Amino acid sequence: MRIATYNVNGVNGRLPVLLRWLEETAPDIVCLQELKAPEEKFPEQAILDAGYKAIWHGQKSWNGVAILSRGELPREIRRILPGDPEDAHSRYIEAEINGLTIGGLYLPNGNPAPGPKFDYKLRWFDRLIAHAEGLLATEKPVLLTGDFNVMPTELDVYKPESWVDDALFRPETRAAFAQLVAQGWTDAIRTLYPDETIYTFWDYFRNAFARNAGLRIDHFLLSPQLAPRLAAAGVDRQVRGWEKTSDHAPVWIELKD
DNA sequence: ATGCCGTGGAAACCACGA
Repeated sequence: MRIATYNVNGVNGRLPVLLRWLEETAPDIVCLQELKAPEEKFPEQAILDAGYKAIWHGQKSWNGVAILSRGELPREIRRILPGDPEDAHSRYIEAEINGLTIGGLYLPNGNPAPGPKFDYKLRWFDRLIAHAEGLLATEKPVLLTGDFNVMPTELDVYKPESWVDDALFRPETRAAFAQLVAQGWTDAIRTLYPDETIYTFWDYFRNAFARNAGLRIDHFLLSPQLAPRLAAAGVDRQVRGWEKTSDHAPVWIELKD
């Protein structure tokens, strides 16, 4: 079974690219981020025609997350991250599909740092860590995936020294990710490829993709009950080279049945 | 060192992204 995550940077503007990628790679489950569409503007019919049933949490202009499934309709568990009733951003959606619990997330960017946006990022991270602890306590197979907006280590940044003050790479951000993983999660890509340079995002400008000036910020975290089923993982880099593409590439894992 | 590009929404520019 293949599960993918893809920050589309606008689900409607990206629809031709999204549909082509779904057709060519046929993942079983897909988590999308940055829909940039209100609830009623999600292209449900096009997704259905492509063979996927979907749940989504939209928002006007920004954010927005979805879970697509080729089989059964994802059974929605929650559509907000617990811990802050004031938080109106659509950045989290959680569902169960065939006995697997999947949390699809779009962690705040946090720039400029320091500042209120960085404070929001760290608070959101704290809420995620608290919720993730509860997910582990279920002792079920659980997957947390999406755009974490964190480069976990220097290996995940093309030029680490120029990112040390950035919200995606500051010590507080990396420490939060490390704290999350230390609960018992397996970082799928890094576990299968401990020493390789693997990126999931390249800026639109400065010729970043051609220079391979990238970042690894889209991640898969597997609970202990799920980790033994990890068979393969990768990045669909070619999609980043298509016309009218997102600045992120799709990332995927293969699970043994 | 830098939003230089791209998206969406409102308005013919701005917010936001990483």
